[in-house]
Amino acid sequence: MVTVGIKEVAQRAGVSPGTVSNVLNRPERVAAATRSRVEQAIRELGFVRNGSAATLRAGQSRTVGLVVLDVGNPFFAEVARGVEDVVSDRDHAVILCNSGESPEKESRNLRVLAEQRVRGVLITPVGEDTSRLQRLRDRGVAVVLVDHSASGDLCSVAVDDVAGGDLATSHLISRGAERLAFATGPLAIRQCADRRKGARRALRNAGLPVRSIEDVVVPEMNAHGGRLAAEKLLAGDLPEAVFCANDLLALGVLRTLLQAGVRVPDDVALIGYDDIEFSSAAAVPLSSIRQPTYRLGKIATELLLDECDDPGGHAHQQIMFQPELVVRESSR
Amino acid sequence: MVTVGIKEVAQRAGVSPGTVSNVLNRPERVAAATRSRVEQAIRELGFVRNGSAATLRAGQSRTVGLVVLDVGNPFFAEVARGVEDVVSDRDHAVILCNSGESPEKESRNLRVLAEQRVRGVLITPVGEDTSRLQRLRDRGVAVVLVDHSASGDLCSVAVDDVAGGDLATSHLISRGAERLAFATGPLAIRQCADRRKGARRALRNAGLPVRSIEDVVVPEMNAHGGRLAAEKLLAGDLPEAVFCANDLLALGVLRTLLQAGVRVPDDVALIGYDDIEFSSAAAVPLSSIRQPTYRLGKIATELLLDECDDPGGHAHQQIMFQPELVVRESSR
DNA sequence: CGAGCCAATTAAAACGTGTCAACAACCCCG
DNA sequence: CGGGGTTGTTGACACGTTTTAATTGGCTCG
Repeated sequence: MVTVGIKEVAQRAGVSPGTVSNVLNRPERVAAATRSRVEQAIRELGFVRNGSAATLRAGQSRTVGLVVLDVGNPFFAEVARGVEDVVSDRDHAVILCNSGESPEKESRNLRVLAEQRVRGVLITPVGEDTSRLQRLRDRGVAVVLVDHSASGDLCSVAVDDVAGGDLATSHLISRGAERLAFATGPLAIRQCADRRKGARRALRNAGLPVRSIEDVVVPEMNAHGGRLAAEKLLAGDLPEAVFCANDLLALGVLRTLLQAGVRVPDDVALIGYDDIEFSSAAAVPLSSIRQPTYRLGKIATELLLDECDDPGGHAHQQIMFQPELVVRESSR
Repeated sequence: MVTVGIKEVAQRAGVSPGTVSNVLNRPERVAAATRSRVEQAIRELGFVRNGSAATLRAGQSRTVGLVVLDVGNPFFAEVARGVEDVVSDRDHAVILCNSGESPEKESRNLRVLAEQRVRGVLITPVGEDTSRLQRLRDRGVAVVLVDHSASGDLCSVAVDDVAGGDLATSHLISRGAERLAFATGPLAIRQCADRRKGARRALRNAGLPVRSIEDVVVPEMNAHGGRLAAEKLLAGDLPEAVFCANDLLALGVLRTLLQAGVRVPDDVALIGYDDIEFSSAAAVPLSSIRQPTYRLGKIATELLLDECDDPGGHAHQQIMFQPELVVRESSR
């Protein structure tokens, strides 16, 4: 491994290392002739700037961290795409971390990111405890919450999950449903708790008792979790409508119900959440709550980089999008 | 931004910086009493090791790069999950890059990764040209190809796409189809070209002329591309069966055909590729070619880290998995 | 009691870049 | 021809860690 550094380049081009550095970072300050001489030397030697040295010197790197609950979930994959697009435009890189909904993994990830001296962190936090994030921020790392609203001292980009839960449930009620189920992941996950809250608000507004909706909690928010939830439902009296905390769950539920001979939406109406690409192509096209997923990632990243570029003049913003009801066959 | 370094910790614990470093990296070399004193100082000051400095000193970081064609594709999301799991076990981090099938973006990404002094790079290359990768490797960065086979001087983990194309097409032929279509992304993408090659092999083996299959090339390998492909098909004589180069295409095709009133599989049989989770939940459950996606990411990463840990004794391996036919409603 | 050894600790020298004050060369204009 | 301004270049230091060889002090054994 031959390590060609700025010095070798300088020597070859017959200039000082400082000039090479200038060519790299402020090309306008160096005369055209010298510049092209240096550039040629760079090409000939195959020189690549050592990012760690630059980071060490500068105190921060050209990377941002992205911590999501599950890359396998198309929702987060889409967020990641938004992040990656912006970051790559600005010549930065993304360090992707999966917390898998575990606070320990989240902590570990944050430590690694802090060690890497990332400029900022985009995170969908696992729990409600933002103290670790505060400490990060105090250490000079910008933090933007994604799909989770913050309380004034942090930036956040989120979608109103209570409104979404209300939207979904009101829709089911307007269709005549009076006995509902809410299939969800652990209620410790804020998204789940909020959507549930919205569902209950919808019930109250419709004059229905809160016990009209039954919570079906499963450990994982994916298709397998959906299967489990459906099995629980099938073991009792089937509700008239099921609201699922995300589309992955809903697809699992749908499939299991169909296999058991239940007709959707005639026997049971179904609605999911996130409106991932595949929901519209499902066996019974799935109603869902649409979120501006790609924009979530994009805007969060812009906020983050703006905060990085001007830490003083930056005012924390809490952006809240409104979700949108998409009605398809599964609840028509 | 207060930067608390190893020196402050040393001062507070009443030891030298070297000892603090030892506590961090070889705890067994330092006496229990001093160690705990240092550890306490670390906790009290909230010290986090500066990774860039460590990287600068060591010459390489504790990160690996992952360059994929599209994070939005569940196939790659699943690969990423496999990578992330292994890497995080070994206390490393992943830098995720999207090449979006563009050689320019790929180059840019590789430059960033080289600057970051990643230990290794996992990449699904856009084109066939591996010279850039060779240069990377010569510079001391381990390289493992993912979903792309290498030719001896590089590690690779791939799935036999020719066999997969053959499998899919033979299946359609065995069902009685004699006029086929192959919906695909740009044939410059190796996966597409190989699957096409497999399809043609199947035709030959069945004694059918090569012109029995019509290529329908679209620019993007996602649901939108699938819609385009289906529209092209609908504009002419419908084939008896369509083989799609991936499931996203197939889902787009399926949806568009159904909307146009075409019955699947009665009018047109359909098979996809990748067997992503959603294929089984589609309007008409999709036949597909299954690949060991998660294992692809996992094994590639293990190979990569092994190469990093023992660059001398490492023999390059080309691992090739065999794909598997999954028959569902869409081609039954 | 001293030589020799071991364990624990330290001081100092890298790693490769960015920055900044200082300097050189040149030009313009009085 | 000289003073002052401008443009381009330089040299040296700092960033925070790891590592190596050197040092200290305590202990054993002859």
